[in-house]
Amino acid sequence: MRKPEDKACNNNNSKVKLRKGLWSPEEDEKLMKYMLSNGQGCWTDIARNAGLQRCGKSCRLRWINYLRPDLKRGAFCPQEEELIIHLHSILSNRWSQIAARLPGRTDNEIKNFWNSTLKKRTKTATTNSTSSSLNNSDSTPEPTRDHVTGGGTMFPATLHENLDIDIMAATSSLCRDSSSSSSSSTSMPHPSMLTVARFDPFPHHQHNNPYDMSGAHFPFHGGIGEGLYGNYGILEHGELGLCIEDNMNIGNMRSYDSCFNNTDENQRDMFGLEDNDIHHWNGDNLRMGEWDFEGLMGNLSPFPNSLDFQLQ
DNA sequence: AACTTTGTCAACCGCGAGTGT
DNA sequence: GACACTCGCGGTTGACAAAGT
Repeated sequence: MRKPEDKACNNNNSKVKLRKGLWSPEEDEKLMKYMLSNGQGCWTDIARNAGLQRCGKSCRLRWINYLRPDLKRGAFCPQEEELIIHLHSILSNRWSQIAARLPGRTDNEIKNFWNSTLKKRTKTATTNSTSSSLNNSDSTPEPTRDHVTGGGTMFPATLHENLDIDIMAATSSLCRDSSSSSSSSTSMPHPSMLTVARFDPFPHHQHNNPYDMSGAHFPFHGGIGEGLYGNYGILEHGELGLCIEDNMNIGNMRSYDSCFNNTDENQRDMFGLEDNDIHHWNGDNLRMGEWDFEGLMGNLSPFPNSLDFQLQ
């Protein structure tokens, strides 16, 4: 059973009993009208001024998850599914951050979709591929939270946790900043603005695994609101790299062993990178803590809008 | 047809962070 | 610093519908 009303929804300066539960069409209409004519503000005031016997929190939720005009309706398309899986492998349950990269979708929607559909699907895929290729433990954990062994390489368990930084958010910001000053959103951006923050939790096998993003296109193009299916290039297995803006030095980051390796010479040339910009090391000793975040943050400073980095 | 199980989704809940007084 | 308030997030719940028995 649910507990008594949330204190935030039980405004003590109001004696009116606040409604809970499903929203009626009339309530929706009131809120919609108010929001369209007055815009967003203090939700408590909105609830009151719109004549709703709801707490502000409830109004906010209703607006964000249901009434907002820019919401996309209907089922998730395969590209969205793939993107959710991909983003979840990096961001874990940071639904709001995942949602920010899926225009028109809400965190709640994505969370529900993950919990009801994708979770099982990916788990099944993991179970199948794991049982067929590995003599592993009987647990079939989610790839975001576990070490995956194979071919003698152990990949760090949880990229996002070890990084403690929202690379994807930074990516969006940087791309947004760049695109805002670029003349065309469809042209190939300068390669050095390319940002990659992905990893393949199954670096040496399981190619039909949904997490296997090998060969996937970089999902960055213009940041929030412009879709995320830009085609900036293709990486090979197990790559992890980060290149930020023209005037930023990739030397702030250290790359996973195959990133811009010799076979990627063309790619490196395209990015205008020098050998000493890139630090290689053996994947065996990979430690995310070796990323130089101070330097990165320092380099980010010219971009005031890039502060949706989340250091935690 | 009646009942049970399972899946989906809207909404609630509690918490932490931020802000103003 | 303490307090009140708001906002946003992620986990969880419960209502409902569909599928299964």
